[in-house]
Amino acid sequence: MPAEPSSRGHNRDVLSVGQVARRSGVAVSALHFYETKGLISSWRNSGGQRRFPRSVLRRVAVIKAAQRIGIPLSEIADALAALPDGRSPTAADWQRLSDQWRANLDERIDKLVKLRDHLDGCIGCGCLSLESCPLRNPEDIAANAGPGARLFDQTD
Amino acid sequence: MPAEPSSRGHNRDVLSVGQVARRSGVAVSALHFYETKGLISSWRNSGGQRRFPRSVLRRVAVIKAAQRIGIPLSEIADALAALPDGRSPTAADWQRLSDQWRANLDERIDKLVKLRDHLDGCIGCGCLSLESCPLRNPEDIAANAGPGARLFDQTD
DNA sequence: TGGATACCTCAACTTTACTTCAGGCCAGAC
DNA sequence: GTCTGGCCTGAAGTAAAGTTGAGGTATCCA
Repeated sequence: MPAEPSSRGHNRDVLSVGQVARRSGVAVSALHFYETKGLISSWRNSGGQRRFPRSVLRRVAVIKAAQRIGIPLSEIADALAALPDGRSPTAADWQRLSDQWRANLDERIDKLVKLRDHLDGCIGCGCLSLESCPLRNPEDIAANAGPGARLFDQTD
Repeated sequence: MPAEPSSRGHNRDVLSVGQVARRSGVAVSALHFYETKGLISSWRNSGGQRRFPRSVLRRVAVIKAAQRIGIPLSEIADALAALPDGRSPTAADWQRLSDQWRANLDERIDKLVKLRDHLDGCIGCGCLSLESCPLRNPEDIAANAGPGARLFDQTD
């Protein structure tokens, strides 16, 4: 077993990129990528290799959780950037993220449920071929029902 | 008002690509794209311009509905290709598609709901930093609980 | 018979989230 | 001290789902 910082003796709170990759289940290339996007950060050792604090594992875990929800990396980056600057994030900080993303998740679920409710009636029957179907013609719904009442988003 | 086949006189059941675009809310370029992917098809008039049967509108509507559900175009193409060859699709044909996609939709909703159920407990608390959290470590769940019991898909 | 649109093809560009590759430098075990 | 495997950078490739642009043709209405 070669080149493994902290495999015995060094600093157990400092991880190489490969160690982070193994422990987080995220590829090294993806970690590089996240770093270029500002989602995580590292310092370099004397040889120019990345070194991460152990806390990066939680950060990566949060990133992955957010991705499963369907949040794009750019938004995850924004959310993470809003974490406190000096101190390390507390449970309350993470909770704020969770709340934020939970709302997003609720919304997505809600949209899919509404879509489901209309799917059977709309594709199977003849209404899809006419302008009056909510499944077919989201714009009309929006136009007729005013703001806040639209069933489906164009941006969906 | 220029170049508009069937705007008066010709064949009301035959549409130009621009007419399809206006009636379906899909850009001309997207219709071209769909055609290259085999999702829709057309014949050409003497001048080489695309002509569509009116039925393409329903097809496009179904494509859009499926996309809102989250089905990739390749799968939509497969599903549409499975429609009867000679005759035009009946309500029962569309119903089969609807059933198929509804199952997919149910599954997606289910996954998101499970994710939601774990989000509060997992990001907010300390468990995310340890190997035992289902939100953090889906692989472990899969490994420990055997097939069929995993909470989250890697491919999600 | 024009002129204004609409339409044609093909290639290249866009975004998101990465992966893969080439060429070359570290780190640690023996 | 050397060798194997880890790590580095930067560029290019991938997939999905289209959009945009260039250069040229069709249609239609007056």
